[in-house]
Amino acid sequence: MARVADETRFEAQLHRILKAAATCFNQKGFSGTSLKDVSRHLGLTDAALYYYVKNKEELVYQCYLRAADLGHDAMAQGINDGSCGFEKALFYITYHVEIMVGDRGPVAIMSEIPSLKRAHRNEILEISRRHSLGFEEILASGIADGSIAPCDVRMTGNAIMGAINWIPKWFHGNPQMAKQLLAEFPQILTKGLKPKD
Amino acid sequence: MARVADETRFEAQLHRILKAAATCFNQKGFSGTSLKDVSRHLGLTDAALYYYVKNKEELVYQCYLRAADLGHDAMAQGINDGSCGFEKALFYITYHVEIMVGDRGPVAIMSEIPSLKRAHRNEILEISRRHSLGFEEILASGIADGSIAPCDVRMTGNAIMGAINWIPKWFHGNPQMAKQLLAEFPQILTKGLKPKD
DNA sequence: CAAAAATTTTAATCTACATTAAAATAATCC
DNA sequence: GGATTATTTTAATGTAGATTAAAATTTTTG
Repeated sequence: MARVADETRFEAQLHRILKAAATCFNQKGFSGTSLKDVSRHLGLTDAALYYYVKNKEELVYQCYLRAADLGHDAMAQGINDGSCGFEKALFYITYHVEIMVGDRGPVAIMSEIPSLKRAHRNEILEISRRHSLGFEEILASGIADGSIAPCDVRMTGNAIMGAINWIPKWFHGNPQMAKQLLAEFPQILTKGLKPKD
Repeated sequence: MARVADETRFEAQLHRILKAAATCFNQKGFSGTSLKDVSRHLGLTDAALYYYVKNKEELVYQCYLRAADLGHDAMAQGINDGSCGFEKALFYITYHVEIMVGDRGPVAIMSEIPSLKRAHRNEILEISRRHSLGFEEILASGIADGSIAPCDVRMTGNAIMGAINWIPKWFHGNPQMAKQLLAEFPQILTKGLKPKD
């Protein structure tokens, strides 16, 4: 048997599938992408996908799970690397943008959460909620340490996350634009956070 | 014949349908909402919708057209009411948020542009592009008149528009939240625009 | 109130995918 | 290299939901 090697192979292929699916969903819209579209991206047949996911719903679920994971990684890194609240926020945003425009991406926009089955939907919503809360905590810590001006962390968090999550709507892979995005977006999003000392 | 009266009636009903559709799309996702879902919202039968739109694609198209119109109104108002670039931006954002959380809304998130037929897609994309450009011009005018600190208007515009367009993702009609949103969001989004005089 | 026009429903049809089972191919292991 | 397991394809099937035509109802008008 080829247990270990096969598992690696399997996981690698699943990973490629999820990236292809995210690309399709973001480019062609959810309703506009069939399983055939996704599989064609990889030189596969639509039926082959069923070896990796139970059905289309689970494909979406896994895409979202992957998106959430990447976001979580970015946040963990940001918290780790920043030395004050402001920096943590700045780093997190930078890493998150990096993921969205770099080759770890693309990240699927979560447009179809409502059509996930209950258990999956609840799980994704719970993860999203925790992610938002995590960012709000970063903001709160910045307010506490004086690196961020007092603000409504809920609203501010929603604003910044919205700007990030919207990126796939207008960024379509142009490398020039990717550079610019990375260089400027984090500054733009955090400029309003600074205390007016 | 009942020309004028009938046209009014027809248009009023179409309008209700578009609002119902936008509500469903935002709440249940696009693929999750059938024409029956939309019609049920109004106490109608799915087939009745075909008296108002040619097919589902056109329903989406009209929803997006309506969203674009509302956004355009907000921008025109903002430009008209503000006396400097910064104020124009602030007013526009305020009016746009007002639309999204008030009873003129909801506004459909444009998640399914790619699955529109070519002519409709191009039209919506063109309108969106003009809208973005319009906002960038507001920012540029603010930079010119000194009310806005120099910045990359393209990136900054994308950031702010993203934050606005994302609102339906987390705002689900709570009136308390609507008040808060209206009161705080415009300030949050424009805080980073101010020159540090 | 009766005729005409506008709106909605009932009852089918139609079709694009999603999904599945079985067969075929490719990879791995002893 | 032959056996075993993993992966993919071929070829059907199933189904939800969009769409349509004709009939029924409601609204308007003179």
